[in-house]
Amino acid sequence: MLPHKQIEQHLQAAVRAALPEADLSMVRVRPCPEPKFGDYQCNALMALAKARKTNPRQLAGQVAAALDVPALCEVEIAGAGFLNFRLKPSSITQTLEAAARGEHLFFDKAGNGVQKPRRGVADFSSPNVAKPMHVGHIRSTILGDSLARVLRLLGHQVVTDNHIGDWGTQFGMLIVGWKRFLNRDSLAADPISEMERLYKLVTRNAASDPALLEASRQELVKLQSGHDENLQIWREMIALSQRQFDEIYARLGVRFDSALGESFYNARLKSLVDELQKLRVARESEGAIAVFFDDVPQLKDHPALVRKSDGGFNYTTTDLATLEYRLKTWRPDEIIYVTDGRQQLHFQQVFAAFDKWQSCAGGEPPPKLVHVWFGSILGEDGKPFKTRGGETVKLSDLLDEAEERAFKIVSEKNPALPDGQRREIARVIGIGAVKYADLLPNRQSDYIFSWDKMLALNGNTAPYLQYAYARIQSIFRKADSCAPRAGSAIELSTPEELALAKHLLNFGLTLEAVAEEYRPNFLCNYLYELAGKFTLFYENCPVLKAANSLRASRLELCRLTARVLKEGLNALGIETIEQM
RNA sequence: GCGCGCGUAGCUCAAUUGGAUAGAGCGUCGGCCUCCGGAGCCGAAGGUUGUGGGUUCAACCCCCGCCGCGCGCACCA
Repeated sequence: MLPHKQIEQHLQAAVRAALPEADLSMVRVRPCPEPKFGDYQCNALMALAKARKTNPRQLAGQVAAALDVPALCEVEIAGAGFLNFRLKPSSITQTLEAAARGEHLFFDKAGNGVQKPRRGVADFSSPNVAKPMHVGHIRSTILGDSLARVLRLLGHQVVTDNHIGDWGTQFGMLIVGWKRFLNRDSLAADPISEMERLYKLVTRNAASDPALLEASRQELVKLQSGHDENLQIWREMIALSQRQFDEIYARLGVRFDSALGESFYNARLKSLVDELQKLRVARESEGAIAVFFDDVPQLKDHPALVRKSDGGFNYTTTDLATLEYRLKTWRPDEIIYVTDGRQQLHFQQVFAAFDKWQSCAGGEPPPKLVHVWFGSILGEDGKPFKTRGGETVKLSDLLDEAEERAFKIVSEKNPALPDGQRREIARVIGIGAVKYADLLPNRQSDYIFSWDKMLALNGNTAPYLQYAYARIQSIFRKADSCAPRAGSAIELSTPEELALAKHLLNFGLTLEAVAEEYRPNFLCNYLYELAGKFTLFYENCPVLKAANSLRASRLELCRLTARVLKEGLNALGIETIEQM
């Protein structure tokens, strides 16, 4: 078990001894903001003392006296009642040596120890059939993928489920366009652009041509009632779109365990609404069927429609059916939805409606439902990110440009490398830069998209982290001939080595924070600090020139840093390269 | 109008959710390669955290009032 967890356990035992009825969940050990205070701290005692109107420093003293951690760390009471812990060098080196032996990488996997693995479903990306994937999809895709990776790394089970937009009124327009205006050559060359052209063409013309609008509606009705030809066209559009999705996901390294379209749930919608009505969860209102939430203050004036007055169903209905399916199929403890912040009200309604439904139907307790929402990507002018022509930016173009820009930089910095290798480096750096730029800001804020910033090779960027990794690999290429065996004793002889070592210990703490708050930016910042501390070590502590045991120890520190960098970047969905 | 969110250095963003002296990068200014990759490092300047009050040992964070911006509010997803 990692030192901070051991401290936390002992601390909780000590608090229980002093205050038997205290809520121990708030008694947590966190890294110190200032190294001078120590390595870890606990500030819960001040809150506990306050609630009991006792003296915080006295309580701290009482707890400290009951605390049994002499082998691990030194304990100090400070300020208003902080408990500070300074790790003993031996507990640091022992932890590093265990990691070097491959016993752990500074985190605990659920299932191995006390924590039970969680079972989760992650809903993200959600592209639409017959439309190009654009920047609007990138944050959902990258955030969702990263969260799934972090949860899995921690030993949890995650089903990634892509809820594809393959059903809806747009197909009336698309089928009319397909039947009347399709250009087969264009379709063969670039199916998405051709379908997009058809859709735009019909939408534009239908505005002034009622007959065309009516034709679209009829094609839609025919599709929905199972008309053969329309079904066939629809399936072809899906297949063509799926090819595009697959290509983009392959470039991004994103994998889905399940990808069911909205159409999959279509057959269930009618009976679902009937059931809701029968259970009196939903009722008729202004010709539509709606779920009202008189008991939920925020939703008092916001009923969720589950059937439109024209008899059609909508997003909410499909989401409820989807929820039901996921519950039955995977029995998850939690389901996360990674979407735009503008859908907050929608998900509040879906979750509340589902709650009502389940409690009336008397099923098992529902899983934890989380809307992991994020802000918008803006252009340099602070307005929604668009191309110069005012179009939405296509994801494939964006990735192309990232790789192209990276290629220019790589060629500039390292012209001697063969072309193929420079391409591969540019791919890893370009894609990594886009992802990292997306994951670094607090997900709830809007952020401004900037090529120069994300591909910058200094600052808090993916290339900076990849560079730190590549430098370490370079050391190993040089050390190879006389490499020591893995598992050498660790000596922390300088402040830089000590700081690096201590930071390595906090990898797991960070991963857990990401999983708890659904915020990969914690991991970005952790890795950036790690790279910074490594660079400081690198500047001040010669590795290959150090003598014998010190050399072996420093090589081991390098190896551990590289492993954490690689594993951490991988959890963000970002690749590393040996040379750049 | 109601609701959600945001406002932090010239710019772009952090701040482990109420903790100790609010941190990075860019930009500006000044330094560092005979040395494991200079795609790097060190230093300096730069802040009344939009604003006015409140809560307490402690507030960027919580509460109330303003100002400004974004988004959402019944049949689009």
